[in-house]
Amino acid sequence: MNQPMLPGGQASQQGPIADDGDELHFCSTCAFGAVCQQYGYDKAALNALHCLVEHVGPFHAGEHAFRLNNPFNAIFAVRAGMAKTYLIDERGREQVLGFHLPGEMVGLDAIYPARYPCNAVALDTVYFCRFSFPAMATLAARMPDLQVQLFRLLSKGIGTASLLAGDFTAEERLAAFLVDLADRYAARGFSPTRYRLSMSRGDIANYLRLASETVSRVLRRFQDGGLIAVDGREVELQRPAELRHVARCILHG
Amino acid sequence: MNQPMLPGGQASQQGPIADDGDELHFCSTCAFGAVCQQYGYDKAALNALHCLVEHVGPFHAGEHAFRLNNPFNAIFAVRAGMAKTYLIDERGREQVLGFHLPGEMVGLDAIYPARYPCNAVALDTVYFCRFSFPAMATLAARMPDLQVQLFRLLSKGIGTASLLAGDFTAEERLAAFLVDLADRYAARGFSPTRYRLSMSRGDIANYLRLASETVSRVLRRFQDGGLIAVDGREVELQRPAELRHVARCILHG
DNA sequence: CGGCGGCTTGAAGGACGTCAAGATTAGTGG
DNA sequence: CCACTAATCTTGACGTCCTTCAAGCCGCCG
Repeated sequence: MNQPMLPGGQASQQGPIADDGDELHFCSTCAFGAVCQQYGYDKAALNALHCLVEHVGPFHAGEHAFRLNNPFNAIFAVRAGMAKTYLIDERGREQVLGFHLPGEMVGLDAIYPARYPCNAVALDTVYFCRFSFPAMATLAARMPDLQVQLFRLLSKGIGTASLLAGDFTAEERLAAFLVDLADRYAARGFSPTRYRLSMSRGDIANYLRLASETVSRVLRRFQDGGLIAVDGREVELQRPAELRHVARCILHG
Repeated sequence: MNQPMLPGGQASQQGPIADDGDELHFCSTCAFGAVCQQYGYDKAALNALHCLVEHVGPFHAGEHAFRLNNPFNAIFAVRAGMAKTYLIDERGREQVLGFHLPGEMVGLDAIYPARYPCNAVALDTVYFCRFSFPAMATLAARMPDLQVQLFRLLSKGIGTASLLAGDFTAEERLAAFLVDLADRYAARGFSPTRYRLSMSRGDIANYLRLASETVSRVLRRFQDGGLIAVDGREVELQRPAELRHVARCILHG
């Protein structure tokens, strides 16, 4: 599973890259791939779906895919790189809402208000698939399985707040964060024990509602305990089972 | 807006009651009412929709509408009373996920896993509308507006974790909690300044991830400050604007 | 009336945040 | 390739908010 380092310090920043789709196939990591592969839609249906999809990017670190209150018309799937969604509160302080890996959707929460309820920024070099939502909804009315897939995607998004929800200790939060990332990478076929944290400690801390100092301290404690190995932003889970045990009440109960 | 107390101590526990629908109308507070009223579906469509709906209840305080891992086949709308969703974590400790008022939907997060991801219990006497989801999805394929409404409902559920998400003080959390309840009651046509907390202090504390002692103390501080008046579980927001100001960074920034 | 659960109030302890300083890395231009 | 600067990260000391523990109070129901 250990992906060989890409040549050049720059390129290694890119992280895992999902394979691209073509005229007849979605990217293998894509949330919508299953709709076609599983139910055997014919070429016409495939083409109809592909007409909705537009590859956009690259977005370089710091560039935005969309911003708060931009009118909503498309949902995005991360094709490569890592994106961050966030808000700025009344006091001008950033609030990190989530990190988005290859194969994951962004913008589902924009459907109801018809505006993006947050900002989406690239943390490294990011490519998206852009799905026109109006077109997709129209198509869903004719493709029951696509509709089901959309319902599932949306429903899945509802339950996903657990990392922040509880009154958990810093260790539990960080353990859960690391294991959650590992699981999400694993689900997309990447190494579940070794990956790059594209976001800063500050972003992690902000997301977990901790101080960045606390993140540093806990990472050190984990490293001293032999649970993980940290080298800058590279992480290796050395005893994933124990880490998962620390996080068990978040991950969930 | 002050609803006269219903006769008898028991009945007053009931709280606001949404008006019932009939053959041709949904309950006025129902999330799906707008689909029909707004777009003028014909009688056949209305009948089709009404076939999906089943009135269930009463559930008395402590009775469950569904439990964790029950197979999913319906979403619920609260018709009257208040319901609570919760989980029991590894350590056997309860985790309150939310409180559900008349007109609000429960169970949307069960679509993806096809099982209810939590328990739903009545806090007082609760009546539900039960919508068969498979039938509803089928119908949605033929009724674009219903599909849109479902997408919106689901999307709306995604963003709704803010009360717990931030690193807020106990005062901010409780202020936000009170104002949020007021807004939700107001949206359904009930008094926005006077309502009953059907849940215990312990439930509130658990939901906000505080100790119940802290909830007591903050409520007292609010009362001493003249922001609210508390009498047991009855609450009156006396200076809603100031309360909203305390909660401004949650409600949202 | 008496018991029990929920609620309130007080005192002490702990986990995390804040403040501050130093170490490491990344980025830039010579 | 190296030097310089800025940003990020780490580590320590101290303060604070909330929890925990404990006791007393109130309302409800038998």
